[in-house]
Amino acid sequence: MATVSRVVNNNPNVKPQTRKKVFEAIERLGYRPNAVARGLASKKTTTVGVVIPDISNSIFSEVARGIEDIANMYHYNIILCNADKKKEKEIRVINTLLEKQVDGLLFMGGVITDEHIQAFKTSSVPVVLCATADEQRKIPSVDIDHEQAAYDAVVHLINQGHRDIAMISGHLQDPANGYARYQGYKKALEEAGIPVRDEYVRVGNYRYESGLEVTKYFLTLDPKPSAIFAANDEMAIGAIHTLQDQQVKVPDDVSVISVDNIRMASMVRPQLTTVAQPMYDIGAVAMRLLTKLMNKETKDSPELAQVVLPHELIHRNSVAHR
Amino acid sequence: MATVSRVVNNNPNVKPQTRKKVFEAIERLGYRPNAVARGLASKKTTTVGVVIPDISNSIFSEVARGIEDIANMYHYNIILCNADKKKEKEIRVINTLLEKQVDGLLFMGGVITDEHIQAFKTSSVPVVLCATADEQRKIPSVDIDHEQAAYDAVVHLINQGHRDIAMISGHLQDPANGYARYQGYKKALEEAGIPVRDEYVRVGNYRYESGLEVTKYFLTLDPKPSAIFAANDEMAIGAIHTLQDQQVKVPDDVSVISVDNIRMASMVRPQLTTVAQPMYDIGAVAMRLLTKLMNKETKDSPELAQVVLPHELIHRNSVAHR
DNA sequence: CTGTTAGCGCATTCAC
DNA sequence: GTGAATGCGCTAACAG
Repeated sequence: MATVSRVVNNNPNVKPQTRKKVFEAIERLGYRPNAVARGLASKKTTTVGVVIPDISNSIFSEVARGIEDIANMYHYNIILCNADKKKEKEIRVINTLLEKQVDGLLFMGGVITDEHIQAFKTSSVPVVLCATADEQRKIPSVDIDHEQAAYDAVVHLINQGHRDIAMISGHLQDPANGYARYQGYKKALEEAGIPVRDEYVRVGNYRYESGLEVTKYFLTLDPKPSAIFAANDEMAIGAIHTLQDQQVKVPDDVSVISVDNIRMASMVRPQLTTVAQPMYDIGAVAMRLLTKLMNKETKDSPELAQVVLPHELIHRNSVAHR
Repeated sequence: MATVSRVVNNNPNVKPQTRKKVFEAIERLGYRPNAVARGLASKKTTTVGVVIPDISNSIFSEVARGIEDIANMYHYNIILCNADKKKEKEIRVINTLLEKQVDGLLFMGGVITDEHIQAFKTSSVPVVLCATADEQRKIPSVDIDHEQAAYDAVVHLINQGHRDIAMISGHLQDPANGYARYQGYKKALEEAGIPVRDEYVRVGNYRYESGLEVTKYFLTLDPKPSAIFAANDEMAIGAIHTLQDQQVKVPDDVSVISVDNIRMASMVRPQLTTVAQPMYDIGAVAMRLLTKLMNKETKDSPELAQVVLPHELIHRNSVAHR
């Protein structure tokens, strides 16, 4: 019995001949190792938990794919839980995941509250935040610099001669996609000496439809903005369509730019100029970091396990010189 | 100890007062039940395995969300594995999933070979196919009628007066999205007495780019097709863009129709007329069916557990009367 | 209603 | 290099 355990686990202390016999028996009997029993005995399940806002959202499903690919590479499986950025649900799934004895946790969500931190603390396994970070930067995370990304987008607009720049923002309570991107917008304007006007900023819910709506409102303004910065691509595409539906030419009359670079960004006409966020890489790098943490390979303090991936402005056809 | 087990499992045979004391102790000690040990003892893990071609593909991530929502409702978790429709990988993950003692298996993939059937047979837990079916219809499945969906799309084109109808197909080895949809196309033409012309059928790989390419080829034909039926939305959107880029008006000059109804279908101009496939529902219904199978609630023979969900033609703006 | 007992299928000592 | 014993943390009889 112990010998079987050894061959199944590739322990070298087995005579090749014995090993062969065991494999034959395994084959003949159709024996399949029981990973649950193994998990109980070894205290390792080779599975990691993934908390995600919504797997049907292309942004997150990209991250998930990055996670799964690397997990697979290191022979981990993932348990996937949608939590819709709802605090209650997030805390709940963190706990079930921990009960299932996952070897590590990857967390994507909305605001990271003290309750979250508390839940992570009761965990004996490492946690990595994906595409978010806690305010105190105490928990390992991998993300982009959202403020800088937004800043870069708006500066591009300014460099093209735009001054009347409206923003379709996310909720300001949302740290990464909401607040940080708004801050980047504000900073870019201020540095250029352009006053930020309240009527030029409206919050949407990241969906196409809200881009549609907010842009209708912008069109009632006087002066109309000559450029729109959307907090994400979906709303930007909504903006483009409202504009086109009202015979406003993009980018000739109004320019549109955003952040994300979802697949769809290059599948609309005009193709969307946007700041690309490397979603797949965020997932992949986060999972890789987690494997290191699980193996205690890294002696880095958590403060050092804050990786910020580069973003990149993708020039396409939705921005024109004014 | 047994009493603790009882309260944790909500067994009614516990005096309320004792129950309360146990809960207090749990709270005080920060006790967290170990689901792995529980799984070993009870032979149930309350987790199901999901093998999926590619979670970053919006079609499948929709299904996944349907699965997870219902799973969650019945207190199951899901282990997600991408298998890219590769047979080797599919067989491999089925086996790891089974090793992990999942209580059931949801399978989405490409062709179902005898090896697949064999792998399912060695499983002691129920299996449900999602958005595919085996040829012999021996395994429980939930899907739409792909041939009929394609047929309906093409008939709509014919009813609008089109006769020169080209098709951007999928691989004919792919049973559901490829072969069946091509059969539907053929059947519709034949019933209308329209010869099917080889040069009007080209296979793509379901991606936007291949819709782009194939359509360029169609435009070199004489006579040019007056309508294009694409096996999926992404290729249809590619078709629209090639058409527009070459100054061919959609739908005035050429109509475009397809199958799927991804989110993007209503986010392009003109909005895409397409046969909607209820992806979320397919996932949800499949998971629900699986719960029944896992509880042996259903005395149905496997032959009866073949659910075919309705599809629906969504009229938007990419098809015009000829 | 509660406590005792015996596994669940493995990994991991420890002997040999 | 191999086999025998112990226990991982829990559920499921069983007895009281």
